[in-house]
Formats: sequence, C-alpha cells, structure tokens
Amino acid sequence: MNLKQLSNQLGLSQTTVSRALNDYPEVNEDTRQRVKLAALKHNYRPNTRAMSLATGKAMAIGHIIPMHSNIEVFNPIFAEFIAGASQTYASQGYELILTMANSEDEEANYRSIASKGSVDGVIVHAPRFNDSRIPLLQNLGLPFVLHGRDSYNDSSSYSWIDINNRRAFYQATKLLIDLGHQNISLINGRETLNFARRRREGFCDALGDEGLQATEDFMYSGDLTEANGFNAASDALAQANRPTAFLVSSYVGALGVRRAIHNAGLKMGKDISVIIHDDELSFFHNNGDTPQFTATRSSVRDAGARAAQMLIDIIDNPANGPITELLEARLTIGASTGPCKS
Amino acid sequence: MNLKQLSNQLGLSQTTVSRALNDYPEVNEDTRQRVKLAALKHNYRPNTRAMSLATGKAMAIGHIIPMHSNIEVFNPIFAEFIAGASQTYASQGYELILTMANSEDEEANYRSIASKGSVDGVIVHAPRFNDSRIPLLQNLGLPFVLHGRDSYNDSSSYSWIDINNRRAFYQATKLLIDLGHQNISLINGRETLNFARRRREGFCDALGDEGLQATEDFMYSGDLTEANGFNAASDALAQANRPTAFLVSSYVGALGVRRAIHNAGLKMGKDISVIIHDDELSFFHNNGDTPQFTATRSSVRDAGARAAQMLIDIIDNPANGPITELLEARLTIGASTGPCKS
DNA sequence: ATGCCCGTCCAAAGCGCTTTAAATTTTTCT
DNA sequence: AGAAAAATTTAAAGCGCTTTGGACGGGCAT
Repeated sequence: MNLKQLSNQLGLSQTTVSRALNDYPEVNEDTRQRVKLAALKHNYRPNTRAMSLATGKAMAIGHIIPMHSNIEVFNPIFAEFIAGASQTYASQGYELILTMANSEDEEANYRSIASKGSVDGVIVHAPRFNDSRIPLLQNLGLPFVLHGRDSYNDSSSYSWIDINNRRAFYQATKLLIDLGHQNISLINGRETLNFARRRREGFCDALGDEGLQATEDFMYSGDLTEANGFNAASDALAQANRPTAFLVSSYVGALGVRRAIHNAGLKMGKDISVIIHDDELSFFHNNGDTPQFTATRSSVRDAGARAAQMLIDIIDNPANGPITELLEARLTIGASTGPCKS
Repeated sequence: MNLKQLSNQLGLSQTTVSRALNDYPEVNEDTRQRVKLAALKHNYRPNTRAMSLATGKAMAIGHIIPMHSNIEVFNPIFAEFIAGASQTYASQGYELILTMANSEDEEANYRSIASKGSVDGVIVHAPRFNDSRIPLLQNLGLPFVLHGRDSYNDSSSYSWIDINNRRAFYQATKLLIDLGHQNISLINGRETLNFARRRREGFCDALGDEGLQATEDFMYSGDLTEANGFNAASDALAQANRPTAFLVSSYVGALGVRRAIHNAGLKMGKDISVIIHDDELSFFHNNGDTPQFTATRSSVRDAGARAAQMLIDIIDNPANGPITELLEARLTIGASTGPCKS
C-alpha cells in the first residue's frame, strides 16, 4: 500500500493524506482521524526512500567503526555505545547505518558516505591523535559527533562527548599511591588513540605529583584484548622488581591481568592491587554484589545515547555551534585493591 | 554534485551518464571512460535514496537485535556476527541497518520495517522456540535468514544458518564422561532460545547414552553474563555432591565460572574440568598459545559473513527455495579439562 | 542509391513522497 | 444577503535517479 492507493481508498488527495499523517495544521480534525485510522488498518507506512528524497533528509545516522584490517578486533565498547545510540534513534525515527572501515580506505569511505546522501550525519569512533577525519568531515560539511576528543585538533571547533580520562586515571593512580603502591604498571589501550594518551598523562602526572616516576618498562599499550592483558601482566610479574599494582584500561584486558595474577600464584586485592576503567559493559554487570574490581566507571551506553541526541540536535539546528560534553567517571572501590605489602 | 549537473558538465544526457556509470553495454567505450573520469574528479556518487526509489531496491539489510526491555544485555555475539555480515555487505554495496527491538513491540517493529521499504531483507537473531517471527515474515513476504533454527517451525520452510549445537554438546559431554566425570553441571543460555535447548539435548543424550542422568539441580539457564556464570558455578560448588565438571555455553559465562572455581580454592583443569562453547569473539582470541578452555569452537563472525551472503542470494533470486547451512563446531582441547579425580 | 541494421545517444516517464501555489468550501462579519 | 476572511482541499512540480521507447547517423548489403 502506497500513498496513492491509500488516498484513492479514502477519496482524498495525496496532499491531504500526507498532511494528515504528518500532523500538519491545515487539515480538518475529522479528516485526520479518518486518515490515520485507514493508515493503521492498511498497515500503511510512508516509503522512507521516497520520503527522504522529497525532504532531502535521510533520517539516518552513520556509525563508522574503524578496523585495522589485519587484527580485526571488534571492540565490545563500540557495540555497547551503539546499543545506547540506537535507543535514541528509535525514539526519534532515525535509522542507524553501520559501516566497518578499514584504515586504508578510510578517507574514501567517508567521502563516499558523505556524497551518497544516505545519512544526515555520522558518529566518529575511536579518534586518533591528529585525526584526519575531523578536517575531512568539516570540509565535506557532514555533521558529526566524536566519541572522544582529539588532543591535537582544536577541540572547540567540533562536537564531541568524552569522559575525563585524564582525571579518572589521575585519581585512580592517586588512590594506589595512597595505598602505598609506588611501583605501578599501566596496561593501556593503543596510545595512537587519544583516550589512551590522556589516561597515560593522568597516570604519569599523579606519579609525578607525588615525586614518583613511571617505569617505562611497565607501561604497556595495545589492543584491549584478554590475551594482551594477560601477556602484559605476565611480563611485568616476571620481572625482579615487579609492580605491586596494575592500572588497566578496560574490563576485558583486566580479565587477562587477573588470570596472570592467579597464574603467578598471587591473590588479586591482597598481593597485587588492580584498578581498571570500567565502561559498564552489560554482560559484565554484576548486580548488587561488591564489584570485583576497583574501577573508574562510566557507562559507555549512556554516552552513546547522549551522543546520538547531540548529533540529532546538530542536524536540526545547523546554525548552532559545536556541542561538547565531558563526563566524569566515578571511582568505586571494589575487591581488587588493598594496601601495598612490600 | 548530482546526475543532472554532471551530465551538463559533460554535455551528455542523464541517461547516457547513468548507463556509463552502471556499465550498460549501449554506450561508447570512450564516452564511458570520459564519464567515469569526470565522476571521479567531481567525487560524484549516485544518491542512494533516489537510486533505490527508482529501482525499487533498498540495497540495505536490516539486523534486528532482540532486547528484553528490563535486562538489556547487549550480547557481544550479536556484535561479532554483525561484524562478519558487514564485511559481506561492504563488498556488495549493501548497507546495514541496525535496530534494537524490545520484545513487547517486536511484531509491530517487523511490520513497520517491512512496509517502510528501507530494507530488502532482514537477519533474524536469537530465534526462540516456536518463534512467531518466522510465520510473520513469511506472511509479510520479506526475505530473511535466521541465525539459528527453530525446532518448532518446519526448518525446511525458511532459510537459516546454524551450528550443530546438539552434536557439539554431545561430543563435549562425551569427552567429559570419557575423562571419568559423572557429575556434570550444565550452565546454559536462556532455554527459551533454540540454541540452548539443543545444547541441553546434546548434553542429556550423551549422559543418557552412557547410562547416566543429568542432575536437575546442576542445570542452569540464563543470560550468558559473567555474573550469571559465577553465580551458577558458585551455587553448584557449594553443594555437598558438587559436580566435577562444567559445561558452559559461552566464553563470557565461563569467565564467571573460572572465577567461582578460583574462589572455591580449586584449580580449573585439575580439580574441576570445564568445557565451553567458544564463538571465537575477537577480543578473547589468544594467538597461538594453548587455549585456556577446552571448547567446541565455531566462528560466529564467519557465520555472519555467510548469513549475509545467503540473504543477498535469496534477494537476488527470490524464485529459489530456502537455503540452509549447518556448521560443525570443532572440539579443541585446552587447559581446562583433565581426568576426574574423585 | 535504397533500405536495413547496429551502435550510440536522448527525451520523457515514473519511482513514492513532500510542498508550493491555487482552488474550493465554509465561516464570519457587516 | 453579500463580501471578505479563514479553513480545507487539491493539482502539479520536484527530489535524483533508472529505464522505456525512439531518434539519429554511419556502415553494410542489395
């Protein structure tokens, strides 16, 4: 059933039917009811393609997940962020178009998306330091919101939502120091990404403020897989001057760290302290119990929902300037930290 | 830049330019080159909405993720499956439209999607026993592929891709029995879902074939979160006649099981054996090392890529009957199993 | 030359919707 | 009652593409 058929059914013009359904004021209330009823009865819904061709709005948002072609880790954090965003889209009639972009043809990918007209805007995931996608999208005139910031590009020139990574890791480090730990290992994400850089800064600054210094050997950086967490922690624990605490950038990585600690015959929270950053992935929620990990917490799903709303606002009001939002993580004590014993 | 502008530039008709770009034969080869060059130079790409309105094909596939509104676990398996599917779509010019559907308004959601014309087909995730979505989609005439089968509906009447869950769990159980385990606990997914039912069948049948019987108390079913795995295993291990082995339906759940085992002061692989089903989530890959878990393995990402291709084939050849594909999981020995010691 | 075919190109219709400009009906005011 | 204003409806254009049906001219056989 399309608009033409429906309006024939009703003995009305397409114009009137269209207006009735879209709640335009210039249509009689009785007519509107009649139209809406008929639409419901015939299960009519306007064809989105025709609609967006006519209005010039795609009513769709693109999410472009960066993938480095060989490694191909699909970070669950993307998934959770998207789950949040999709809630927002659903409530506002937007569709979510998902694309994976290999880093090689990334620029081509963005150009293609911009010119094909299938989205009204995009969410940019995992910004790298000096990320070329920012000027690119600005040039293309495609509205976008960054999940994260770029420390290189002027962060007031574009819209972003981020957590205060620096402060979170500063506080976490401070807590470990207060507990007596002086030899702390940082197991971080890939430091080509801004979030990881900022976390490292927070970590190093906190140490510096207490007159300590980070041991280069105990700072690890890489994809936040379980295996990488395990390998990093195992490596650190095998050293003579091994660290007494770990600061880990993700829950998944921390699972590997926990395994390494057990493997070394140590107890997490007693022999070795661990603080993690917890994005509150839904399949790791443990309801109510004291959390296993002391963590800086921030729901990435909420961030996704918020980012989506921001982007929609930007699309609706292109005249307004950039929107930015900085979220603070909550430092929550769990079972993985304790006083330094050595 | 749109088609009109481009063809004006070139001094050609829209018809010719369109045909040149779409590799129709009735256009001079020189002209075609000239057109393609100009398109490249001006970064022209046909507007997808206009294209799909003209052709009647959306060139998009919908993925509808079921969410039970209160719990809202975003299963990483969906994410990984989608990552696989998106590779296929990218190579064939399809877009991937992602939707989360609360179970309440699920039917309305599918109806809406079918009538809006924004997708050419859908992938149905996580089929339940006697899943109403199958007859619904058949009635709506919307092409679809199930990820999984429905044991209730006639599984030759629709297209699906599934792993042989029954056999995988039969073999895994058999292995545990061969190792001397008689008291085995099954920590399963939600048994309203077909995959979990089949796994349970395989488990029970293997026990039955060896003259054993499953202990009802030690069969758990629920969302496959870390916490649920932990709770189930903790519960089992607290019993007097506690099991000597666990069969766990997912990697994430197994992480909780492992934690419970450690918590009880036991060693996995020595005191307690564990076999899991491993969907080969990318962030749990450990490259090369002997796997932590003995597991039945099957890449859900590959399944996603394959499912996408199946659906595209179905869309292209609506006349052909349903396509089905049954994948076998590989039973791989890891460090989590050993002979029964009691 | 004539007619025919083939290769190449184009004008115009149509996909299903929104929206402008105008027509028609109803209400209001004098 | 008649004119003006307001309310309601409609015809038609247009969004950017594909595709049908035809036009045009050169090469070939007759």
